Amino acid sequence: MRFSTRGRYGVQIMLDLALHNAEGPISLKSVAERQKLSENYLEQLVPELRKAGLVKSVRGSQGGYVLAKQPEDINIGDVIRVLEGPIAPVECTNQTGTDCCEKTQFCVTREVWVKVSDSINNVVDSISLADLLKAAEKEDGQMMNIFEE
Amino acid sequence: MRFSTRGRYGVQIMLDLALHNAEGPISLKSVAERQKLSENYLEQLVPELRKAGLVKSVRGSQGGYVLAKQPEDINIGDVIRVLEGPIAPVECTNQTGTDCCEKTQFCVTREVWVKVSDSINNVVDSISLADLLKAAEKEDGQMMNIFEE
DNA sequence: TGATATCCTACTAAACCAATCGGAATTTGT
DNA sequence: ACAAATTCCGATTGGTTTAGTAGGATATCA
Repeated sequence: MRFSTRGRYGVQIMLDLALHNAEGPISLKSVAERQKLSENYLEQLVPELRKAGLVKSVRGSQGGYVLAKQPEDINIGDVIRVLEGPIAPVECTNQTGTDCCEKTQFCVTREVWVKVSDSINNVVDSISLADLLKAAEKEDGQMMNIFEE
Repeated sequence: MRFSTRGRYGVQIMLDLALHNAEGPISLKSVAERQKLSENYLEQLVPELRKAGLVKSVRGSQGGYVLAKQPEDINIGDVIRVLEGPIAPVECTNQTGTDCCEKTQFCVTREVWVKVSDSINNVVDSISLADLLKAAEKEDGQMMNIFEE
């Protein structure tokens, strides 16, 4: 049971943008360098975040991307769903009622996948970009301590 | 974010075995027919459930599979993990501490995946085969009512 | 002995993933 | 006006995974 790299990279990108939010448009090149990801590949991902209204783009030289909302108003769930598609552990999870299958037993097991899917959504929707920012700052502090010892 | 068919079929198989638990060994052929799945494909999955101690096999004519434990002692999480591998939404989720990545930001995002993974495991480990049995009986009852109306 | 099973391994077509590539359009700075 | 930087867009590709097929060896029952 895996997310693809898309969701993971997406969260990394958004956090990177959040960390440099004050510096104006951030180029994908710099994100790719810091995060050690392929710029070309990110180029494929970020437009989807833009179309979803999570980032804004500035074209041309000195252009780049900025968050479209405040970090506390962006949750990780949106980022993941944009890039990974709906969180449906099996195909019929988010279909309605009986139109997904004829087998009684399957529809019983369907309850399992619905619960799993609800639980994942709850977790990722309860984490905002601001939460990650806080964690990142804290972690930096700990790093410092380690290095200073 | 998807499970493969392996986990889904696995739960279907186990529930099917549970529903026919009193009838002695159940052949994969009959499971495949009832669940409308490929017998050959199931033949690939069920031995893994056997090696994991979830079912027992009886070889030869009139042979088949039976649950290795009582339905209330088998949880869905075990079934899924056997067939799908560990529930780790991204690669480093279940690695320890710092040996997975050098990037601070990535390790911050790692917390997200750990929480997701914990949450999924909690859900699937809280559902036993006996729970699904109960749900299946109830659903059958409802079906009956619908048909009798 | 024959039918019915599990068991085991190899193979395959299709889909998906992660990444690469090439080039068009847009904007900034000189 | 021009060059550099950058987003934008679509096509292509190599590799892996998925879902299923196929064939035969082994075991058991009637």
